[in-house]
Amino acid sequence: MALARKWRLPLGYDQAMTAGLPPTDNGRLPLRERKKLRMRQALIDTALEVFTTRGFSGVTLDELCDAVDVSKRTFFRNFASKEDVAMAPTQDLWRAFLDELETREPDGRPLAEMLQQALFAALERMTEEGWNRRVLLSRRLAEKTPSMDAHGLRFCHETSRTALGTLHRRLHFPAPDDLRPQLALDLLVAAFHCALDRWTHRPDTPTRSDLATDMRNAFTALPGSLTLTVNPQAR
Amino acid sequence: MALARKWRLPLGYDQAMTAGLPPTDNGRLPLRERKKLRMRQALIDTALEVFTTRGFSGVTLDELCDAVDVSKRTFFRNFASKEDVAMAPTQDLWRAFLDELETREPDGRPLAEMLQQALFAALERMTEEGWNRRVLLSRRLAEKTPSMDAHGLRFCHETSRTALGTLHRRLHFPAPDDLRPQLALDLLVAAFHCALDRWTHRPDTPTRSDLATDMRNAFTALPGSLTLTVNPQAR
DNA sequence: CGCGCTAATGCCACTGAGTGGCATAACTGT
DNA sequence: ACAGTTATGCCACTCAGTGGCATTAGCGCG
Repeated sequence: MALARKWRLPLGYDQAMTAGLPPTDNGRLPLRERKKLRMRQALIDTALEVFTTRGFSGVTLDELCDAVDVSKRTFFRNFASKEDVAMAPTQDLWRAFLDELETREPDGRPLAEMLQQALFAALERMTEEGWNRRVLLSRRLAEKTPSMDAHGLRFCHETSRTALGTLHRRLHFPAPDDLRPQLALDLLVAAFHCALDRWTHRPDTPTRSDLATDMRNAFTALPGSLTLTVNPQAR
Repeated sequence: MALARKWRLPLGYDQAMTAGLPPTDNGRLPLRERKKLRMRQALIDTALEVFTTRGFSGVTLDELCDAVDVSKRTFFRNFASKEDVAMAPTQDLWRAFLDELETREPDGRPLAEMLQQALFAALERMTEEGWNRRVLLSRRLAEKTPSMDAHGLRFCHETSRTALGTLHRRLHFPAPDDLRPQLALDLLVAAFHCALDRWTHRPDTPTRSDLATDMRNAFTALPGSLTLTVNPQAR
């Protein structure tokens, strides 16, 4: 068998990839599950690596699958699309965010602030070795790859809709058709993307706390974006 | 030849589809151009019709092309993808918006307001017969079709980046890396999508001025989305 | 320790989107 | 009417994504 080199791949795959979902000690998961996680992580890491060097469209799925010794059929049981595998790191963050929303209690402060803190908390959870590196590769890739960007945007949009459902379920707003909660979520997403953009263009390999900084900056810039004026004679 | 029924299709195709781009009197365009526009419009209309009745994935491109008597090769010279043809109506609006941005002068009022007015002006330009019906079909379709939604989101994102470039070129902001202009654009897009959502779910066939109303509502809800608070004992 | 049970995997064939190349037809201006 | 340009049609091809079915591998139980 080719089992010898099957798992000899860039990073360590024994850590969790479940991000912040069930905070289970996956070291004690059934063997079958751990294998699945290893394979999933292997696919993600090799995808990021090979897409980065040869371009997203420069690599066929067959090639990727060959590199990880997985059948294409199995690939599609783990990822929805070719784009999906390369967007996994960011998706982990948003899943953690949704999870945070489930447990947080309102404290009388603005909803927008609560959402921002949930996102910070989600970021804190991304403790896997090399998570920031993966996100970085993923984002830099997405910038050059329209279809990846599109899938990423849709995922965020979908997530914000799910989050909206959670908000309505947990804290009952007086008016069920109030636009503001939805807008608050969209603003959060917009600011986050802004921050992510900046972070992605930092030199070298920025850290997770760099991202937190960029997020803080974007969040504080948010109110000013509605009031910013340009004086007519500026031209 | 099948030329007899070639253009016998749902709507009138002699009107412009150039939305708000060059405000040319396309009644006096060269014959070749008018034919192209007719074909383009025929593809859009039949696509919307047939996607609506049989579902986006229930229709192959070959079928669509057959219905309009166009080769698949030609289809792809006019549209970037299968999704693209069904998203054309909304794209016209954003192109008109970009065009508005090119000519508008700052008047000392907030940038966000200026952007909103540019979008209103763009909406005013969408005077084609049945534009609202097309947007409606397009949006209702996008709701059920993830890939369409994704392409739509990406197009908006791309447009807002282009707009950002225009802003920086025409009105020189003091700080070139100020996040606020970018955020202002993203908020505009978010509010617009919010409005479009509401509009799409109105009963019957809402009008263009209904959309303007929904947009106004979304824009005015924008500031409140940052300050909205939930009281802790609301649960 | 071995033996079914279940669920994931691999394999194969197939659909359909999207592309490149090249010959042909259709409009253009003179 | 004629030459020049430009879009179109056709053909063959790649590759993402899917369904069905046989095979394998981890799991639990005696």
